[in-house]
Amino acid sequence: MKGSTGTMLLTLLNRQPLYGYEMLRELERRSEGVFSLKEGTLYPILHSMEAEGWVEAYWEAVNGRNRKYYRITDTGSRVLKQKKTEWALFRNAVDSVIGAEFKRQAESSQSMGGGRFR
Amino acid sequence: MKGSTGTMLLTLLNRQPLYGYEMLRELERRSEGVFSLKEGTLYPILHSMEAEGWVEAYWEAVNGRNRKYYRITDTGSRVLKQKKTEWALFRNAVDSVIGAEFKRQAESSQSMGGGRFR
DNA sequence: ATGTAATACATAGTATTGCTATGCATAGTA
DNA sequence: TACTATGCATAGCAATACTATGTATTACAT
Repeated sequence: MKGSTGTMLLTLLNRQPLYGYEMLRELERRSEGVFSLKEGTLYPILHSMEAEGWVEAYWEAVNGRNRKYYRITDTGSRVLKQKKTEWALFRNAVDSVIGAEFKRQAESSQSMGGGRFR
Repeated sequence: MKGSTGTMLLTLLNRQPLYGYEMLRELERRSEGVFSLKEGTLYPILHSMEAEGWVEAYWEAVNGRNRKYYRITDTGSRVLKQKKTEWALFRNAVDSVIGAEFKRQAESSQSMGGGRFR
């Protein structure tokens, strides 16, 4: 794990509000088991993102359990966009250096950054 | 920068022995300016890689300057291979989670050493 | 009913990683 | 002569994530 955890969590929250425990399972599912965060990793991150104003928390009782949901803020959305751009830059730079055996091909989906990496 | 520095440095050394200062410039060149390590970042990494037995150092005087060259060891080569696999796994997992706008496509070239990547 | 697993949030302590700042020393150049 | 580039090195700090632990409730199996 190397620092893109925040980006991934913001991405999840960008779709819909989630509570902590749910994020753990969702992240593990989407990464096909590669990322299995522990609570001790997740919660401090959520707290600091809340302190930064990237997410907002609210409590909700569901099925007799208290859950602390997090929703992304406008600031958080802007940060996410920036972080995605940074990730793409970082990833492509690493691949350039180590000579990745996979090539990237531009796709027609939404534009994140400059998007003419190869 | 988050932890793949060692992988990138080992990759450079896997092609040929280099001295520290040279690695800084080579890394910057290959990453097109994205990675511009400082000496304070590089040398501790080299020392620890040497302590791990992944690289060997030897002094050589060139053009009236003393340079400390590093060459990769057999152990280092094995570690590099493993680290490259881990990087690919990590990178693809992050992309899966954040929904990268680039798709990966299998390439026919070899992974180590040869395959030039632009 | 009782024990265990799963759910759910939280903090303390530690390890790793990388950066900034600084130091020393030599060679080339303006 | 002064400044820049080259070349190696360490100390101190900041960020990040992991391990370990604590608390509490709910679900389920024995």
